[in-house]
Amino acid sequence: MDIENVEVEKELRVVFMGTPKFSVPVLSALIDNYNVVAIVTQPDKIIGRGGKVGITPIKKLAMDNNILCLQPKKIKEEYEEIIALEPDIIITCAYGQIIPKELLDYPTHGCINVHASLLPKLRGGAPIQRAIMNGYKKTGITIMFMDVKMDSGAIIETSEIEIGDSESYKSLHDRLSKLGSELLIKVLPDIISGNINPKAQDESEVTYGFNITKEDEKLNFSKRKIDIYNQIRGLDGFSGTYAIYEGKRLKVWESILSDNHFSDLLDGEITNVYKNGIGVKVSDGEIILTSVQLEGKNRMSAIEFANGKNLVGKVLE
RNA sequence: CGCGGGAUGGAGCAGCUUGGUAGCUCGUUGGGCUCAUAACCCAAAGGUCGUUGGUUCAAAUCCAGCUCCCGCAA
Repeated sequence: MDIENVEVEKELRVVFMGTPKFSVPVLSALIDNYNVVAIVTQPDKIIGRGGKVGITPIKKLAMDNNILCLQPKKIKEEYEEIIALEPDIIITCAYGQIIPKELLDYPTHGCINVHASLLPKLRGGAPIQRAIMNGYKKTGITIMFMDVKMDSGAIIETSEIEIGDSESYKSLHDRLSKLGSELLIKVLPDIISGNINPKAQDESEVTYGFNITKEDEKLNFSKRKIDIYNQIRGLDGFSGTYAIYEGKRLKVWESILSDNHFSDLLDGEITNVYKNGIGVKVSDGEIILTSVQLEGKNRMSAIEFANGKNLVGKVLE
């Protein structure tokens, strides 16, 4: 790109919309390269114990850079302020609300979204977790135009990434977050100059990756070990998974697969305390829990948890 | 003032109700056994019991304040 183009991009009025940690590298890259006039993020809400108010990671970054923060409760009804900022382009990344058509239509260069999956696969709020939980071998980033339906707009650019066999949410999240910011910065000049060829999504290929619910966090030891394993690593670094131990919630953060088989035990029964963790019988064999956390306690290795307890034969629900 | 659990050698815990000798499972160190071992046996080191004050002849234990950690809910 030549000097003139750089100047044009510096003048462009960019509004960024995002909320969680995932979108922080994206905003950070935008601040470094463009004129971000405001950010839009979810309202502050009560978070943590004792009713303290928390601010979103995006708001924190914006305040550190003295950028205007808007936090509409319902953007569907409160978008006028954003239009008043006269944005030339709006970039969103994990904002958390559906943007109304009136706002989508305003910016000259459109509304661009950074999504953490290879659309049309895994539309929705938890594509990273769902990719691992579904046992996918690859996922990626999609840069796309936004449409009124969630994650349904035309695709501008994608970038694939391999998912490691034992990779957890935390690791994949960080890699995708970085990839998303890089890909966006790479394609933005073309978007602004109109040098792109967006392709509509194939509706017959659509799948969804909806937000994680309580039910998604609960372990079910009558499932196959590979599904349980994927569930655990898919939520490690996010909400975590849990089982019930003696009436208390036992979070399970990490596990490894085992080749052992047991025919005479109940699903969820503890088979053994090994050097690397606690063995639990599942429908098609055994899974070894390696990192757990009991209600009210810190996260600890399964070995530490087993210390002083006679766990073999106890059943996890 | 959202609900609740917790702080005891390096780690994880018991002991507290009914005050009076610091306990368990590990780890560490040394020794033994063994072809060998992350297994087994023996021994040792290591703790102002979160902090401040109160009650008491005596407090890990009872009472009050403070600090920090965590689960749930949102």
